Amino acid sequence: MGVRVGTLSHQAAQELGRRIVGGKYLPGDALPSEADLSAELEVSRTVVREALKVLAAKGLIHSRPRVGPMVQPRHAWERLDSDVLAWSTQDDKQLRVFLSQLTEVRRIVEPDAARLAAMRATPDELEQIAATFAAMEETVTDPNAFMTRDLAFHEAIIRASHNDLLLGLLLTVRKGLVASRQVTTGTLRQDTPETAHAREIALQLHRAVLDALRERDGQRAHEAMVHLLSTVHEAIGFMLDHERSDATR
Amino acid sequence: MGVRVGTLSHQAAQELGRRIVGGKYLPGDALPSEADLSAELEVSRTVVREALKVLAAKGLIHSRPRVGPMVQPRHAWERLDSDVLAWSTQDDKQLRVFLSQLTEVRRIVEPDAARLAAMRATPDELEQIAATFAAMEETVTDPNAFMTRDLAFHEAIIRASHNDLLLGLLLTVRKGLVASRQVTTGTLRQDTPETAHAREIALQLHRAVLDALRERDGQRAHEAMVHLLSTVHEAIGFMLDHERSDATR
DNA sequence: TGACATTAATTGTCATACAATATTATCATT
DNA sequence: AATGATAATATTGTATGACAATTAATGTCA
Repeated sequence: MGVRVGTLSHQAAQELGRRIVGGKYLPGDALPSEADLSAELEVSRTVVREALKVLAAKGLIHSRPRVGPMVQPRHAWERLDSDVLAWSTQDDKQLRVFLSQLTEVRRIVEPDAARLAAMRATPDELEQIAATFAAMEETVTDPNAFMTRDLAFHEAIIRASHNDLLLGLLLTVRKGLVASRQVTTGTLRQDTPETAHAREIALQLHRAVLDALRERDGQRAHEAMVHLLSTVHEAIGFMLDHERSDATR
Repeated sequence: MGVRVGTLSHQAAQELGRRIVGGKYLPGDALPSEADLSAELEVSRTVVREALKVLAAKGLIHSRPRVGPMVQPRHAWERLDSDVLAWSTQDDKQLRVFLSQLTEVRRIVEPDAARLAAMRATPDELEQIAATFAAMEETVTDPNAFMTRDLAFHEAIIRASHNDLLLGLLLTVRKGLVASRQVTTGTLRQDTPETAHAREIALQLHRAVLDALRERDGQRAHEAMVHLLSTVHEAIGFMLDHERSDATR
């Protein structure tokens, strides 16, 4: 166990949040009372209450007098909250399922986002996108930096689609990702000749998207993005077992 | 002003949350100290702290000793949190922009979700979808009930797509919607011969989706859903001015 | 049996005190 | 005068104790 950091109420919220999302307390169950939790976690009731308030804010629990803190049904959870997302991808298997579903969503959303961006991007935003692409070109030798700027490129496009919901989806998912990364820290991928080559390819595909956007050609931007995502999907060598994620009812 | 309900800390969180999202405190600003808020809102510091904890949980603020509670930059906000979503759609204009963007997202996401559902739905889930369709048929005369079951139909399909991210997106957005509804209460639409007819049409279009799913024809399910959403989009007579939502930087 | 009052467990709120933390001001040193 | 250490100070973080408000469970009476 690593050294715990942050305030006590933060630690308590993390601990209890993980327990709930991890299934140690099931929906419909009552958590121990504030007094009992206070005893168990060896913190004051004040701290326990503030932790529970955080969990309630994320829809995980609801406290009522006399009955105590109850785990809410899953449909009440703020599933896209970055903490909930991170707690949902604690072990390796869950994380891989999440990543798999994430790429699926990206392949659904981003091509259309690119189409919208082609129609709606302001000159300023176009320049922004071009700038992030230039940044990618510069760091083609550094895998980590490249990944970061890759993400920035896609974010800039979604931003230019002028749809806050899409943007929100990206931002939350990204936050959940880095949060779960911090758990799985061990940098994931190492650089090989193949991955280096893959980045060169990726660069060309990104350029195609950028060019289409510049010419305000929505259809071509859409196609280029489809192409890009499919290629990246394969190129990364997504060795997921593609196991079915049993639906959460 | 309606009669305020719920616990004091809940009320305080709502009040402060609305202030922040509404722009009364800007990102980078410091809120009044806990002591000052306690005085202003006329509640104990305990209550203020628990309210602030809720806002911190949603990424709106961050408190540090000696400096106080600071409004976080917007990219740190949990924009898809149902409360944040509701606070973001307080006035009519914001709500209409949100609804417009929501239909846009639906038209992007749901056709592909239908395609996935055609491939992945379990027999049980197919039955579920059929059941919600039957429920729609029964309540074709009641606008409100129809709308509810319409939503259930789409939710069942997304569920059957076996992608938790898509499901999460739908669920959060729906929660935000009902939450903002409670503000804008005044049932939105009234029944006219036209809208009644529109429901008949909608029924047929839904049936087409269902049939395609039953035959596991992903392509047709996709097309049927596109058709459905476009028609609904027009039929509802979406009289939005289609005003540009200025990008939130 | 069923309506109604009582009890008891638990959360909700308040007040107070002090510890921990981080900013700001002060002061000594060069 | 610039710099770095040090102290003062404002604010949040935590603990404790008390009581009010809420509500599930229980018991009582018609």
